[in-house]
Amino acid sequence: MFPKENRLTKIRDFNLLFKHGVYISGQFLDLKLLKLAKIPDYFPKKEDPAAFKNQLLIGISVGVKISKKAVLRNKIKRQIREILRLSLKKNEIMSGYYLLFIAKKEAVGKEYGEFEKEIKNLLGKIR
RNA sequence: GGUUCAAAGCGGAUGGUCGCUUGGGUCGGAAUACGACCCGAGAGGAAAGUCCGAACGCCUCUAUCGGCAAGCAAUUAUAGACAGGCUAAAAAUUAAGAAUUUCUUGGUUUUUAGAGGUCUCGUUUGUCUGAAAGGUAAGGGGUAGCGGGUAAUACCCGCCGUUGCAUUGGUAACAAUGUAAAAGGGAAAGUGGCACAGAGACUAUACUAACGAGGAUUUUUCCUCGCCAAAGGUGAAAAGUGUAUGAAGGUCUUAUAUAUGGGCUAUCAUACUCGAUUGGCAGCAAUGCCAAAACGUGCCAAACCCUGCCUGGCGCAAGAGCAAUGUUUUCCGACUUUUUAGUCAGGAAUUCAGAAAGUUAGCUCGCAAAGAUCGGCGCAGUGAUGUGACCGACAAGAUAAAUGACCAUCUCCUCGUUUUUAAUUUAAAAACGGGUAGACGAAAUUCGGCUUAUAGCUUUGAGCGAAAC
RNA sequence: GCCCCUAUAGUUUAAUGGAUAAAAUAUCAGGCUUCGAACCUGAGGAUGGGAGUUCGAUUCUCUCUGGGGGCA
Repeated sequence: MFPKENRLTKIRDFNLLFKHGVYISGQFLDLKLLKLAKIPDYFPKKEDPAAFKNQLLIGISVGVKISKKAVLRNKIKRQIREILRLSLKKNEIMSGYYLLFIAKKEAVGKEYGEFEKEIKNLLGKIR
């Protein structure tokens, strides 16, 4: 589990991401991403623009359609979270982004190593 | 020893690195902000399904109950009871004055009497709390043998009856024993249904066939009347509990001069059987046993319904509080800009401020301690369960939602190879190597149940089975 | 999380507890046409799974599974 300040939780942020974000497709994971520096006009007025621009929020979405079983869905989420936590620790992800990882149906039963490769691949495509 | 079924129990352990949620402490800090460090806690037997029952919370009702107020009435009441106070009388005691074995005035106490008051019985209206003062009437919903346990109409235990299966007995109807199952009031209150087939499916009796008489006809056959309700086939179910024996009657029939014999049977009698009724006995009761006589009623209520009993509604996204943010619409105001325009006024758009309404999101509490709690032991009970000045255990609390990721070791399980033993297959043991906790499934206010899913292991019971030694 | 509704041919809808479960459309085959469409004729195809009540269940009851909806 990565720290609380890096979690994407607010509906406001999700709406921003879905309205203005970009979509990157992978083998069994999709990535929705939003570079905050590109949309300064839509920042909430209460927030400090400079601080807002430099945050890094990450969310994970595993829907019911992936699997009916809560156990499997939770396991996928935990694996992704652990990989992202280690990456954050090593400062491998640039700040100033909203990221949302969305699991596809093929993600059921994948190993830890495969998730690691897929996420590295997706993060590499950002630029 | 194997296998199947049922019931009960278990549902990996220890450690390392890096993290998350949460409680406490220390330090820094103005600080209950925040940060650092230390110590502790952190998914299940079903946490699941949401099928029942509760706790808890909010809402709603008033014809029942409670409080308060007002009115009316009071014919067990022209009554009874009563704390303190008031008035009068008497007695005792005390003080003052007059007088001297006494008198007057006042106080206190006790007793008696009286006036007045309160209560004892209702009723109407208003109002308030109130669902632990109430759940009655109607309506709606639920439930259903008896007894017990439980906070509980959930659920559990025991028993009774019913049904299925097996065995035994009996000519048979049926009975006894064992075992299993279940949502088990009422069909002897009413309504309704019982397809197809069949004469007929509940005030049935038509049809075919048989017999007798008459008529038509060469015969075959047909028609009418009588006799008769026995036989037939249909169907899940067939006419009234069924079985056996006997009597006399009816009908048909064989032989025969008749008597008589035989088949079927409405009816009657006797014995047994089933159900219901009444009486007696046993049992807490459901119910069982015995007896009697004037009893004989198809099935379906998981069809409508009737009877008894229970029941206000909604649910933690309940609900309480905080803050007034984002956004939409409308209204009003301001001024800058743009546009319309020759100019002014006016209109439209944009921006800012305010108000109202709607919508969406947020934070805190509810919500994490200990009680209808769980286990052991003793006692009571067939059991569910109850009980104890007995012993012990119990601090998860997230919210795009924590309890994790990656490893190491050990057992459990499993695959392969080799060796040894008994040896045809094969079985057991040991060693080595590989896979490695591998099934079902993760808290979301909290409990009690039910249902469903479940690799593997352990225990108990029942059945099957006769392979190997 | 809590509370509800629902399940019939590939799809959309019927069927009072009663015989072989009805219709439209879609699919397939044949006809018509030079070929296709339209049209005509015909065929196949279903009560979500499992129990129970009943002589008999799409229908009544229970349970599991799937689908859908509401609640701040």
